[in-house]
Amino acid sequence: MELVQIYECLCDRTRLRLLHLLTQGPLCVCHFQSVLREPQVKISKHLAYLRTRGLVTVTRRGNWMVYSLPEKPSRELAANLACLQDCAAEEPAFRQDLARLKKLAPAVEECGCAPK
Amino acid sequence: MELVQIYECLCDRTRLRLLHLLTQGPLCVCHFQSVLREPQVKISKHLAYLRTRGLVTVTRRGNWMVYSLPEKPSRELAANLACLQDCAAEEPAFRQDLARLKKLAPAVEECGCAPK
DNA sequence: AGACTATATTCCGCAAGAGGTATTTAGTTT
DNA sequence: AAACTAAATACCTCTTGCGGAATATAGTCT
Repeated sequence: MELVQIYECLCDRTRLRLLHLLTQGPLCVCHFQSVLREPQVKISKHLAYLRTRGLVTVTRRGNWMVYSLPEKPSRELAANLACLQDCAAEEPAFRQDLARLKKLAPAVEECGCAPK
Repeated sequence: MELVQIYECLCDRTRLRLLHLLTQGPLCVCHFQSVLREPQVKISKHLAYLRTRGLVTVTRRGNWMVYSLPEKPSRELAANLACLQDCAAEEPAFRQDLARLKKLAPAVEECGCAPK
């Protein structure tokens, strides 16, 4: 994958938030919805964008689609995700997302999307 | 500056090349032209894009406009430039740019744009 | 002042992407 | 099978950005 394609994926706020959350572990669309508080279609489309470019992977679990970062990300992707995680720690919006994700943790476990 | 705005600047191949070269030190437009081998208008417009967003600074030296990275880049910018430099080392196109820049080094010194 | 040089800007057409509404798909439950 | 659910896709409109041709600007040199 070319470096510029990674940056194309990172240059939208919603996608940044999605990827940032994924650094914490796999998540399904419904959880992105609760954390980002954005409409389903918006989230789905950005996940599709990331998926077609190989930045995330999906597996279906019943009705739920569980998104993850690739098992073996390229060096470039890994470096940039680390950088994102580092920088996000300083921007309130990202920290808020993380906080919401933590509060959601129990629900994530119960959800049909969670591996048993 | 918001993180996403940095990525907006990084999501174009020409701008990536420009910024990558600037990590080596200040340069004027004519040098970008010789290294990138792209038309002047294209380079100027991308530099303007970066300038208006604060990723580069300019000073005029006679007829030449000398571009640099900011003296005190934000933490986010610094981190991403470091990451870019690291990743670029693996992509041939960027390495070629660096090679061309080195061959150009004498010309850079002689050029009217160089500080005396 | 006039010619020249390096660079910036304007204007154009075009393509990509973002967001929304409506609809579809795929799986589950009863 | 019918109803239901989570998520994806299609279609639309609007905006942004890219690239190129032509032109403008600002400084230098004679």
